[in-house]
Amino acid sequence: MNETVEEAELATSLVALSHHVLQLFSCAGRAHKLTQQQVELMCAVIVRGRVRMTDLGKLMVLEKSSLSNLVDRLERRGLAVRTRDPDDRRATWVELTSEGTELAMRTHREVTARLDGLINRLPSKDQRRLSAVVRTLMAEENP
Amino acid sequence: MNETVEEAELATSLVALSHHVLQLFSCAGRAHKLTQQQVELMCAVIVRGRVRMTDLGKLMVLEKSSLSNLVDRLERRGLAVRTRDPDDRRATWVELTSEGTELAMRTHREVTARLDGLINRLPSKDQRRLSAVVRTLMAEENP
DNA sequence: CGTGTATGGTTCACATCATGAACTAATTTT
DNA sequence: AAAATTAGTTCATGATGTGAACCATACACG
Repeated sequence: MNETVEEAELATSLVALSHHVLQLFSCAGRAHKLTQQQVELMCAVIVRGRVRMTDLGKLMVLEKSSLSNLVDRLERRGLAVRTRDPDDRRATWVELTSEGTELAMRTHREVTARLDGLINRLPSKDQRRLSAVVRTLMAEENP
Repeated sequence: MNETVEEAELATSLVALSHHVLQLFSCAGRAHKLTQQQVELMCAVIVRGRVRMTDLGKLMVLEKSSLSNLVDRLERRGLAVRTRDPDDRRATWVELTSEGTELAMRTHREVTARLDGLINRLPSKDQRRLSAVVRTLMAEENP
């Protein structure tokens, strides 16, 4: 069961596209001395308001210790804060400070703008198709 | 010029897909104690035979110092070697040792297999369409 | 020819990132 | 009440990414 040339080509360009997409986060952060991970975390938080550490870890596919350090660094820079959950006192929520929110909105806007710029190279029929296709590809991953 | 809901959804799932795709490299490497970057580098080299540092840097979007360190670590593990170019004595080529080649083939096979597995969730008509679409999206990036 | 400039890499210092192991504290199970 | 699970932190370690300073080779051109 060998891979066809078409599969190989598609695979290669999918990898290239993936890099390109994720690089948008680094680029958006560079001007503010934020790393890709920091931008991704802040974007993930801002669209949700506040997020539990565990959920954020699953979302970003990070060990809890990695995430803890990541949040540490953002907290040290005054961009995020931790809050204890009164109902489950083991749990902590991550949210953004006002400065963090400001920055997150800016970078989030920049990323989505570039992403939309990319998407809009396609005629809208292809956009809808791509949308369905990507959903199919990701269907079994996030239950 | 606001983004539509459809654009936002597509953007989000594109990011998720990108993560998923690149995670394949980490996964393929884990069993051999190779990191994502190491697997990517080795895959990039093996499909080309040998690569100049500068080209590899452009390919992986890395500063030359980052790349130099990355190659250092692979060389230390006996997986890659540097060769001076006799025609341009400033230039160095990176290639894989036999052990490196062995490992690279294995991980490359694993990544492409999973990628193909992903791709084959789509009917072949959609595969061809996706192929064209991804090429369109990446058209202006690599001249 | 020689002098300047561009190119290709390395080295270094520094901050970030990722992980596993060991640990604490709170919650749930039994 | 004891045991097991869950949520996070801390720590040590190695990998990653960057810019600056640096060296050597190649090239341009007066």
